[in-house]
Amino acid sequence: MEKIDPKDQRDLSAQIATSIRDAIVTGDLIFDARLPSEAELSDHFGVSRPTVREALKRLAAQNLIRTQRGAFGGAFVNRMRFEDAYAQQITTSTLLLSMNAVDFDTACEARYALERACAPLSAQRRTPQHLATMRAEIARQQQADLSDEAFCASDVAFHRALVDGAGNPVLSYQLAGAVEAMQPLMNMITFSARSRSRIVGLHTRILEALETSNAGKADSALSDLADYTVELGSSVLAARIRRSAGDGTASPPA
Amino acid sequence: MEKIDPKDQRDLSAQIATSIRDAIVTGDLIFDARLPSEAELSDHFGVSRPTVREALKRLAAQNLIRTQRGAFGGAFVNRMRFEDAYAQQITTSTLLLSMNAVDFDTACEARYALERACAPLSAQRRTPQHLATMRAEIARQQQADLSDEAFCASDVAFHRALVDGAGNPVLSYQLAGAVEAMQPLMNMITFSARSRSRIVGLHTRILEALETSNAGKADSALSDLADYTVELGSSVLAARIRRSAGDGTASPPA
DNA sequence: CCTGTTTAAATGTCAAACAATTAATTGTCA
DNA sequence: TGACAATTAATTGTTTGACATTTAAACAGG
Repeated sequence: MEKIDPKDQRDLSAQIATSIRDAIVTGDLIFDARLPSEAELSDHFGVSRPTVREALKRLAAQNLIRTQRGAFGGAFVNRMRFEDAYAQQITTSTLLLSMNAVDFDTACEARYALERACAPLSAQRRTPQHLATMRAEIARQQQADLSDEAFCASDVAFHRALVDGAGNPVLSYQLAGAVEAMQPLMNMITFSARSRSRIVGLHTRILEALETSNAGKADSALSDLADYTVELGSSVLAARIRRSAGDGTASPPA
Repeated sequence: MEKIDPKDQRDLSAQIATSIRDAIVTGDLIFDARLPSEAELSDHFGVSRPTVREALKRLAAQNLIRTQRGAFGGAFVNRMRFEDAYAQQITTSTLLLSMNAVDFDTACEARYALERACAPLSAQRRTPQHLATMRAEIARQQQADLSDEAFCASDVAFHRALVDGAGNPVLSYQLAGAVEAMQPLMNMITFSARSRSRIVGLHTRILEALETSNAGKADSALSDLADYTVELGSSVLAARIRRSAGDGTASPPA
C-alpha cells in the first residue's frame, strides 16, 4: 500500500481510499484478506483514526470491504459478487436516468437493443426453468385486477428470465441495470386493457420463440415489442403535454 | 430526511447515508441543492459530527455529493453525469471479472453480444467523426512496433467509437463497462503479427460496413471477430495449461 | 469605483477518550 | 476430564472538543 502524495489536492481520506483500492484491484490484497487495523493504518499513513475511518467508509460504500467488530474483527476485502454489482449498477443507472432526464425513447432503445443481443443466446440455452418463469409471469399479466405497478414488476421479471436464459452471468449483470433502471420510467405508463393484451400477446410470441429455439422469431417479436413500447411512451408524453398546456403552464396565443 | 431507526443493526453512518440517499433519489433533494451543514445534520440525526462525516464520505464515494470548503461551502447534490457513471461501472466490472474468475469465453461472448446490439444503430447514425476515429485506430494498429498493451488500448478505442456511433448515451454507458473491464483479460493475449493483421482486417470490414451503412455486413464482421477473439483466448489458455503442466505443478505419470 | 483586508461559516484534521462487541483464554465446578 | 461460565484483550463504533484551512462575502480605504 503506497504512502500518500503530499501534493495531491484531494482530502486525505480520498487519497487513502484510493491507495487501498489500488491494493485490492492489483491483487495485492486478495479477497477475504484482513486489512491492518484502523490504528495500524493511521500509523502507516500518518493520519488520525477518524481520517482512516472516513477512507474505510468510502470503500465500504463501494462494497469493496466489510467490517466486523470485536476481537479478531477488522476490515476484510469483499469478494465482489454479481448480486452486489447488480445493486450498484441499478442505483447508478436509476440516478443517471432520473437526473439527466434521459428521454423515454433513448432508454427504451437501449434496453431493447441489449435484450435483442441476448435473445439468440437465450433461444439456444434457456432451461425449462426459465420458460416456466416466463409462462408464470405471462399468466400473472393476464389478471385483470393487476395494478399498473404490479404489471410493470411482472414485466421486469419476464424480461429478467429472458436475459438469464442466455446463461451468461456477465450479460445478466449488464442487463439487470438497464432493465430495472427503466422501471420508474415504465411506471409512468398507464396500461389499458387493450395495451396489456397486446403486450401479453408479444410476450407469448417471445416465449414460443424461445420454446422452439427460434432466434429469428424471438428477435422480430422483441423488435415489435420495442416499437410498441415506444409508441405507448410517446402517447403518454403527448397526453402529459396536453395536460400541462391546459394547466396554464404554457401561454395560450392571444 | 427521515430520522433513523433505532432497531436498525447497521452502523449509524450507514443509516444516515441511506436516509440522505433516499432524499436524493426521491427528488426531495434536487441536484445542486445544498445539504445542511455537518453541524446541522448531527443535530438533526442526534449523532456526532464524525459520524455524519462518515455518512457523507459514503455518499461522496458513490458520486452522489461533492463537498466544498469555506464560507457558503458544504455538501451539494451531484448531478450524476455519464462520465462519472462510466468510471464506477468500469471499476465495478473490472473487480467483478477479476475476483470471480469469469472465464475469457463468457466475458468475450457478453462483450460481442452487446456490441452487436449497437452495430445496426451505429451503421445508421455514425458521424464522420466516429468513422475518422476508427480509421485512425486501424492505422495505429498497423504499426509494427506497437506493444501488445498499446494494441489493446487501441482496440478498446476502436470499439468505443463503434459503440458511441449508435448515438445512444445509455448504450455507450452500459458498453463502456463491458469493453473496458475486459481489457485486463485481453492484455493476457500476445498478439502475433499474423493475428494482428487478421484483426485489422476484421476492423476494416467493420469500418467499411459502417461507412456504407450496411448493418448486415457489420454484424457478420463482428461475429467473425468474436469467434476469432475466442479462438485466440483459448489458445492462450491452452498454452498456459501446457506451461503449468511442465512446471511440475501437475504430477506426471510414472 | 476599485482594491485589499477582515470576518464568519464551513469543511478538513487531530487527539483522547469511552462504549460495545467478539473470540480466545482462563477459571470453575461436576 | 469435560462442559460451562467469567475474564480478557483486540477491535470497531461513537462522542467531545479543539484547531487548521479554505472561501466568499462584507467592509474599509484610497
